[in-house]
Amino acid sequence: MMEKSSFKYLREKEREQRKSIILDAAVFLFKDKVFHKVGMRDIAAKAGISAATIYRYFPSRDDILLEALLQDINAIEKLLDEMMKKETLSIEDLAVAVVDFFLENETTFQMMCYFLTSGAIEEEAMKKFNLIQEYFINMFNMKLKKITSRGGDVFFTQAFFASISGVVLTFLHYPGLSKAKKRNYMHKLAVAIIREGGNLSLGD
Amino acid sequence: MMEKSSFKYLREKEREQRKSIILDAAVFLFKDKVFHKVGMRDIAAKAGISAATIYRYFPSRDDILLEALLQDINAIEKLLDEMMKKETLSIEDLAVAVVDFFLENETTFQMMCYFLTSGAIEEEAMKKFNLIQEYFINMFNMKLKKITSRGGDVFFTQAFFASISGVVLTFLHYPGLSKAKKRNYMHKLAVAIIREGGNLSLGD
DNA sequence: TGTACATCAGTGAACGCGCGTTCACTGATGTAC
DNA sequence: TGTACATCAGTGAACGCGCGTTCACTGATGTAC
Repeated sequence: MMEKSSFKYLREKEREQRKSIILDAAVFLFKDKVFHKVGMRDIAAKAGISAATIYRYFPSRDDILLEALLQDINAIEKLLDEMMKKETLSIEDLAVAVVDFFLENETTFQMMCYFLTSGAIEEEAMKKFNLIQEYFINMFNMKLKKITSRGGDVFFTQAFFASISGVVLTFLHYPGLSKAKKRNYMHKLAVAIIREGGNLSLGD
Repeated sequence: MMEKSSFKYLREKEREQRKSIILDAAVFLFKDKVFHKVGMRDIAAKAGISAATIYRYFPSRDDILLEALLQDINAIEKLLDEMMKKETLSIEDLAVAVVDFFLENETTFQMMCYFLTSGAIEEEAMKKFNLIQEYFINMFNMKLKKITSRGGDVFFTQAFFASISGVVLTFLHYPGLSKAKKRNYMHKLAVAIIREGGNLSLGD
């Protein structure tokens, strides 16, 4: 026989599942549209509920964006784990994989830029983003640790991430190039910067 | 005695000056506020006119943003010219100067990110932005040509710019650091990436 | 078994605000004859 | 010199739209005794 606590647990789990449906709807819409243009009503419609209901699960729109971002980061993590299982990776392979991920999930990159640059958000959301950012860098750091002697050095990891971000930022919509060429160009640049920067040192 | 064409010329010049007043007002407001939050009415109020009048001089809000961006780029250009007159510069000095410029003109950087990432703008505005971007890279390329043997290579210039952008993007609002520390950190990172990446090559 | 109450998902409608942009109009100045 | 017309800066008011969020409410389900 089930105890009361089990009932409660089940209800909480169901609640989480409903929350997931909303989040999935949002993520689905982000695949086709700039996130600026995906509103609460759109998400609600996709999830098959009313907009008001969303607020039973998420405190604000920014919160949904952040959860979507977190989910994407988990996806990257999984992807990298898979890659590292199968073969031995170079740091360049890692760079290429991350570039590709951003290209296939453009909205993820856009949201990242949005939260990284915009200083004018609710404090609550900002805190959450900072946690996500920290998690992201740490995750990267772990991965790098496994495949290069320089891994585990946060300074190096941040340089790695900054380089990739900069390259994607600069060439995402670079005019006059086909998608394939842009991708190729980003790969070359990211790899070049990272390979040559491989023996970065703090100096000081 | 003045000819009719002179009258016309003068009128056009006056018109340009009035246009400048509007643009200056916008740029002034961008110093204190995120550009998302500066509206046409704000700019009009600062310029001492009505919002409707702005549309006699600029076709759209995006156009104002782009002109402001262009003005900022000209400011960077002037700054670099001044620096290069006085002393001989290393490529690291250049990197530091650009980082500092972005830090002192945060909105410039935000706008740049906005136009670089957002794919959903009017075609007209996008074209204008692409021209600006091209101008920017070329300008950089010229400067780099003068101070390093690797200058003049567009690939290198783009890597240079991407690195700096990435570093600024990553650390602009990095949590838990004072402004001075963030600045210092960005300098170190930018310099490290660029110095080590100094002998980038296309490979292929 | 039945009754009173609590909890919570879900909702339609509206709030409240902001924004970029357009319109119809005034008034000043220049132009043509 | 005077008159009719053209040009253009400038404006207050409104258009039109969208959006995040809140409110008061319904209805289903669980809980206590």
